[in-house]
Amino acid sequence: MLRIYNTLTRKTEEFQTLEPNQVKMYVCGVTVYDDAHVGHAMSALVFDVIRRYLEHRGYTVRHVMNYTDVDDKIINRASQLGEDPLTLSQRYIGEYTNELHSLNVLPATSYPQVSKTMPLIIQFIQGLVQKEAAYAASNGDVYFSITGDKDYGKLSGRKLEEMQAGARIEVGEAKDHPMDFALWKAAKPGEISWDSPWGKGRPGWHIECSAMNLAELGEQIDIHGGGNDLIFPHHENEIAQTESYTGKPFARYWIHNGMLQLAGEKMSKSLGNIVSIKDFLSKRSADVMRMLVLSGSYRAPLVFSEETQEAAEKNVERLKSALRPGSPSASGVIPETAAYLASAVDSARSGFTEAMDNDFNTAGGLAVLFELVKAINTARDNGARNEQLKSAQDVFKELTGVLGLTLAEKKGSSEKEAQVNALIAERNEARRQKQWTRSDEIRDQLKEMGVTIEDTKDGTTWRWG
RNA sequence: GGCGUCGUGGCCAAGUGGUAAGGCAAGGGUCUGCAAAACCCUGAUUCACGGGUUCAAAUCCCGUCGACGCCUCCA
Repeated sequence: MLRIYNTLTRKTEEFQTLEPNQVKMYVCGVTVYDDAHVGHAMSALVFDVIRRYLEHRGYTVRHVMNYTDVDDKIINRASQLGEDPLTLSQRYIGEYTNELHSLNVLPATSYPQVSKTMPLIIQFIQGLVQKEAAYAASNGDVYFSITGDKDYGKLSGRKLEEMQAGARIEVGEAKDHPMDFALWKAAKPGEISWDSPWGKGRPGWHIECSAMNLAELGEQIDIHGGGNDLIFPHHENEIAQTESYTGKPFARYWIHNGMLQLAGEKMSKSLGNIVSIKDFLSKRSADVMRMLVLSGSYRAPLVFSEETQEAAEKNVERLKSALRPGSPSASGVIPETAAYLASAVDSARSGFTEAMDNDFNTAGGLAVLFELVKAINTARDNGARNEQLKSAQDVFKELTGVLGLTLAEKKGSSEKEAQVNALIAERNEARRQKQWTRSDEIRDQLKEMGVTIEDTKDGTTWRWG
């Protein structure tokens, strides 16, 4: 039985879908105006693992991830660069798409964009105005009226009277209540805009997700996700809009990932402490990024430091060790060892599911997999042949695959590989003649090339890294 | 100030009532010409601190201290 922590109820609840075996999941994507950073990667990876696990559990998942391609920051950036805002955002969408692919994130079912949802957004706002949940102000903006929404604040646990928003009203705004938020913003001169019943303008930030949700998944969905910095005001406002519009409960489960932290602080563009996905992937593998995320609870802050990255890299190497083949000269294992391995496989399978069923406890699932690594390696050390390892390795690959790990070996060019093989041949000749100094020289040379070698009784093996 | 999450060995981290998973790092050992890898062994009498409930608490309750997030754009 899968249980999920629901931000809305602050409880871990049994997961029940609206329709049998179908999951409708909407995850807030990014605002595309700059390079995405590893914090964005964390969020994408968290929901990728959730999606993979749901599919592993037999659900069909419709996974929608939106792009915010119309927004103040995009407009500012574009005007700085003298570029069309939608051209700019489209370029970053292309880059982010590639980065997600590099991170082995499964493609979503669809990727709606604000700029392509305009008629529905306007229709949505009109509906809210008709229901008197929203009002057009004198300045051409349209605001959502918070006071008419009796359960406003239920997601973030806030009460209207506790929110000190009075000081935040900017000059020029024409709100009835300080906490009212914009559904439609009147265009400033020269700004990109769309025609609407309230004049030229563009949508506010929150309405887009309500509208795209409705367009892609319907009035009610199973899972709505995003970073926990979106709980208020973004998701709170989404609930307010959608439920006012449809009159039905919106999302059954609200799932929020914790923030990635650099030196004890949240990584964010406004703080300027950014490590971009691009930078990360130029130094370390996608598996390492994923391992960092899998190592802890998705809801907790993620410590992103040299030390944790190094440990994650070692963890990935350790997992890979389970996939190494048995020795060609292996004699085979005794029945007791074979039975031990078989039971290790069984407990890995059940332990993995048990951990993951508990609110996607990936750290617990990983611990189970490390136990399986040990069992496989022990069997190999005790003389298991490839066919004796295979079924255990197959299960191991299946489960690491559910977490989205590739465990792929690094690759070099074929000419480099030829060079490496030549050096190893030379070294083995030196070793045969017990010329240890020469042989160690060659090993050092290979190390500098990024090659690690291992001498076994069946010969010398090597790998990049 | 308000709302929320959290504080577990050197580091990361699971466990949320039944007597502390796992990984990294460290030390010792097996193997090896030496390494590397793998394997074996060693480590929290204790879970921020102080009270309380219970036969039993890292886990529940109260208080204190501390960290982080949100309350303004944010994954």
